[in-house]
Amino acid sequence: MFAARNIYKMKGREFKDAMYDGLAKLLKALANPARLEIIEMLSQGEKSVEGIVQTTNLNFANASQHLQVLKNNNIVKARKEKQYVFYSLVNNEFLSLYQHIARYAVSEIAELERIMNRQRDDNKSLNAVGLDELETMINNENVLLLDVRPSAEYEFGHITGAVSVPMPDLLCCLKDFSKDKEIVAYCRGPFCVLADEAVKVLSENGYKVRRLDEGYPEWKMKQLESN
Amino acid sequence: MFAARNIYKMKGREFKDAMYDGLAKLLKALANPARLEIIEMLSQGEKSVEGIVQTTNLNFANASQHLQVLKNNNIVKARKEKQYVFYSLVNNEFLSLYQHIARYAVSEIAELERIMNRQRDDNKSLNAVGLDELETMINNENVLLLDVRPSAEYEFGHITGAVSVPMPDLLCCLKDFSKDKEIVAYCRGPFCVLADEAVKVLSENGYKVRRLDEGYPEWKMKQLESN
DNA sequence: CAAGTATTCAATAGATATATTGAATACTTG
DNA sequence: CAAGTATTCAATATATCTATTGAATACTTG
Repeated sequence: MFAARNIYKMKGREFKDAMYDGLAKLLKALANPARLEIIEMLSQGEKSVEGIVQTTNLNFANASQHLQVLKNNNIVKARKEKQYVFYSLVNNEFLSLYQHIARYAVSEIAELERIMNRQRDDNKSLNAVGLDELETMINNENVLLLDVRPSAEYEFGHITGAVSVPMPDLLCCLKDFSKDKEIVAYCRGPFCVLADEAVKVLSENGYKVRRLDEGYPEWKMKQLESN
Repeated sequence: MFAARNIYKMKGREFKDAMYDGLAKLLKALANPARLEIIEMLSQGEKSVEGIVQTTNLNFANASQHLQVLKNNNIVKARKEKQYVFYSLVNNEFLSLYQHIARYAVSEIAELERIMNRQRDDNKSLNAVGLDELETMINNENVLLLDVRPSAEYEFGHITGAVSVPMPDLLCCLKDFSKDKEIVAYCRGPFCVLADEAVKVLSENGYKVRRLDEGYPEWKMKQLESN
């Protein structure tokens, strides 16, 4: 047991064991698909347990348990307001680490690369826009930037200049966007399919549209780092 | 099962599940203390299974099994020469990710921070030198830099200007180092205790000595990034 | 090709992680 | 304070992970 190593003086082997045990404990907390999805959701802004349940496949008890694991490993923090408990990521250092892991996995694990390419292909969003390219397009003022996440997430933070058009709205009542400007749709991140769906619908309706490779959290961290 | 999702077209939920499963699979491969120690050893340069066994607590069968797990997850690669199998990390992108994880854990997990401080305190090496500070000291030419790892690791790569004094040598026959220059000892990284032991011995013998906060792999990555 | 060495395989028991279920708690509002 | 709602707890069966053991394989060298 980890805490049992808390004795006065440690020999070298005990020190190493304690450090590697602690590191492994953190990684174990991350090494679960449901918890990874929760992390991605919380990187959009704080959410109640119900908020997590609505945007994932999890039921209440299950979501709550996974959130406890994340909390016990200092990955998320909880805030109580009225009868609700709002969870959020502890800090941006963690978000930066999570994004590094995701970026590595997508670019270095062939299996994941292949799955991602097929997803993008099926949704006509293979030709995704990178964050750097987006910046250039914004500076040239020839882009209409759509945030297709739920409006609550948009309100927690969004890319400067983006317009909020949640997917249900986009599907029910296709607005008349200008066909002059190129449209770029973005959502929660590379694993989020909302932007893929938006690209599919819009391109089938004759718009010139691409998705952003990444999502709002990646844009946010990039802004922070360039300061 | 991960591979079973390999069907022609995926709905959004299936895509997300496949991506998070794949990400979790990678993290599970990392989430084990023995494998983390192996990774740290391999970040010093390639090693045979026997090399791993000698520098860890593992027996052959166990080390071999963990190495298979790492290989199946594209974390290490194997090269066969004569009767030996030499393992090494796949690439520097992975090493960079590993170091990010370790750095995060040490600075953001209170428990690990505490254990590390006690270790450094016990070995009189609390006042460690950072990589930036070391660079300044080297430029001012007022430092004797000791690499206290086994000489094989020194030969795979070492900090420019460092002298190889493996721990056994240092312990058996304390050389007459100049007492004018400050000594800085370094080893495999922040979880390695060799430099701590070196600091302890040397400072008890009247030398002005500190350890490097990090190790050779961290120095190497920093060099790569500044290009 | 026989002997020796390095590594891997296969089987297994014990430990740990996970989803599910139903109940308990805590808080708010009328 | 009663009723309703959000969240957590506790128990459990199943699945997965891990260390250990003894044997098998693969390669080299004499």
